[in-house]
Amino acid sequence: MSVTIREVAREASVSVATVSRVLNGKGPVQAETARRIRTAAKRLHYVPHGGARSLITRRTTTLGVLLPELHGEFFSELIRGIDVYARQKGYHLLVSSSHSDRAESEEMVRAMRGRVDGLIVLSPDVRPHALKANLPERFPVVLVNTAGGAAFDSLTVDNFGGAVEMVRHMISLGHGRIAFLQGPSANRDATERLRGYREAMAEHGKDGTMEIAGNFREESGYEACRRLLAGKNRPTAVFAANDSMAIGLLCAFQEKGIRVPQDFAIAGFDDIPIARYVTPPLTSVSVPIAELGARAAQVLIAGLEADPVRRRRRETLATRLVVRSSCGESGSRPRSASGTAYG
Amino acid sequence: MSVTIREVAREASVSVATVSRVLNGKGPVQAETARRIRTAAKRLHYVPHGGARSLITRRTTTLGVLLPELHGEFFSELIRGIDVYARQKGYHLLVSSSHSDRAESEEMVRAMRGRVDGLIVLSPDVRPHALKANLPERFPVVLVNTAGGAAFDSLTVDNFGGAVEMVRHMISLGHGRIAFLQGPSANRDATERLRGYREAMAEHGKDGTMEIAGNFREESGYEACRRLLAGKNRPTAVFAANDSMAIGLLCAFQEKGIRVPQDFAIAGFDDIPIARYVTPPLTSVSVPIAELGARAAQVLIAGLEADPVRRRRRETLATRLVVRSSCGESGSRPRSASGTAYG
DNA sequence: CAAGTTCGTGTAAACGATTACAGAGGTGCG
DNA sequence: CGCACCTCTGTAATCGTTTACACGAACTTG
Repeated sequence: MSVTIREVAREASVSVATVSRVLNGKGPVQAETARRIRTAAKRLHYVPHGGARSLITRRTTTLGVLLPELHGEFFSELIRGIDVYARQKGYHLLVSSSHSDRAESEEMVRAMRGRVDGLIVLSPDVRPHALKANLPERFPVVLVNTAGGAAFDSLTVDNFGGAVEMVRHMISLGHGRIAFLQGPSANRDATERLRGYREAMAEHGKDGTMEIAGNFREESGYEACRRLLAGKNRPTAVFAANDSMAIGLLCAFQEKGIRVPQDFAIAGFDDIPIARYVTPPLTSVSVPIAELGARAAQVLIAGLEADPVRRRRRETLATRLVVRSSCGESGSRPRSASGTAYG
Repeated sequence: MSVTIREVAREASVSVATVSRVLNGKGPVQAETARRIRTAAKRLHYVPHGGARSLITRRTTTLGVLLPELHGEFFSELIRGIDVYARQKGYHLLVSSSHSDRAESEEMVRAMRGRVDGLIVLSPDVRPHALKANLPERFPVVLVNTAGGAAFDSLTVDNFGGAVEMVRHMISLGHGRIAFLQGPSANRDATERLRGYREAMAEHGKDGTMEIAGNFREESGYEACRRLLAGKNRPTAVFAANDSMAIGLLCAFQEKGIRVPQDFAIAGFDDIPIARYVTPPLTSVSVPIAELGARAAQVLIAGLEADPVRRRRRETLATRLVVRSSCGESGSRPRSASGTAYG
């Protein structure tokens, strides 16, 4: 069936050991012999059997990536960041996505181990405790945006800080009553952004916060419109936990003839590419997603190749406030500018 | 280090053969023995070594997915579709994305083989010829949205048909001079949509087509505005090869005070989630991306497990015209409706 | 009760690579 | 010349599974 190292050896009239040495660049081999082996391998389209190799080397050169049900930009950017770095270092990616419950996620952890050298885990469903139980001693894991305990390396985006900064920005523009449109309560990004909102509001003595349920989808932003306009002490601004919801809301406002930002200011979170192309351009918080992925891969691979008993790393990546015109103040700015970044 | 089948066998006081039989559900084993083995395996957190297993069974239960540089919705939806189906069938996914040139893609084909049982390939860079040369005889491959020749199974979205349908729709609304905003010329989806546009225009005797270069990004839609408004025989409508560009263009129009659809009609392609939440809601062509992925996985797995010399499959998945208000006619429709679908 | 069948289990041979070890041949040096 | 020491290559053990085959025990059947 598939061509093995033995056939290459026969073709080049040498032993399998020599073929292996040439192909892995180890040990001294005569130039002429090496050349003969290489052409034989090429002619036969030889590719080493990954399984056989990993059996003896005890390495798979593969990273596992465990993701929850994710949509759109975030998912693709993250994988892209991971993939680019991993490939550059010669690693493959075994991806498992769309997990919606704990049992499924924990099952995948088991299924993946024995096929990968390390794991990048995003699923908020996976309990660190269960991870430890299902993995061999000192199996390298990097937790991303996941509450992790001290057992593993972990990477986080500064959702809290970004939210604080955004609220401060809105307050500085004169908004007093700022509502918050929440993400899913099980999502850590969402809860951290909420925490930041509360913190910044409290810090300015605004304790009358208004929090509306949402689920990160456009439609829940659209539906939040009704509740925002109800009641007598109507807010003047709303901070959505992500851009998708902000855009859904923007749409609802536009239908009702409510002008943004004059009648109502809107801010989002994530700075998805489309944020600058809605009308008005959306003020948001930029999250370095691809960088997050690349960094995760980097930390994991470093952990793989280095001293296994080193200290656990815990990093937070900064977000960046991107001011456009949906919150007012900079509405006349030309579109071609990507917004002003501070922080 | 890692716990092997031998240790499980010792723990349960049986031979490795019996452990293997129990864990794979093959061969007759006494109920009591099986129970003892299962608890031993659980207690030791035993997981079989994938490499060793694939060495003897000659299967990896892993599918390779080769993707070009993709962004946003398309990427995540596709992977989701593939992953859900594959996992359900017990397969893992080895993903390699973000390939921008031919050499890189073809290198990955080589790197993947020997680690996967079959390949799903989207990269337009990979020449079927090179695929054949780099893969073993009768290696299962499914080409998705890729010009493939008869050598492999292939799946396509009916980009051509969708574009034809959209242009007909626009013409039926009374638009005469319809411009087309192109995607990248190397992208097959883009060229098929262009071909559909030309076909439908010709079929109505409109040979004065107007084609503007673009690259699928929002920004190129934004920039197309200038060229659309220049010249004296200005079009009354524009069909963008994807939604992102349509939205960029919409934004540019809004800034210039051009009303959509009254002054200028816009249509897109893809029906990304946000399309219904821009103002006005975007008329588009819905593409069943997740279904495309799932179907690709299905065809590949079928090919893996079935008679290896069966006929090559070639399928086209239908698109669906989604009428909203950016082309006029149905502007007063309530937002909650997702648009009218025909086709 | 002998012979065949079935059941439950163990023994050992694969699978395809890497690599420790050994050996052959050549070279340098005392 | 003899010994040590390179350089190059081959032999064979090894990794952790699966599975063909063998074997004993228990059971069926004529």
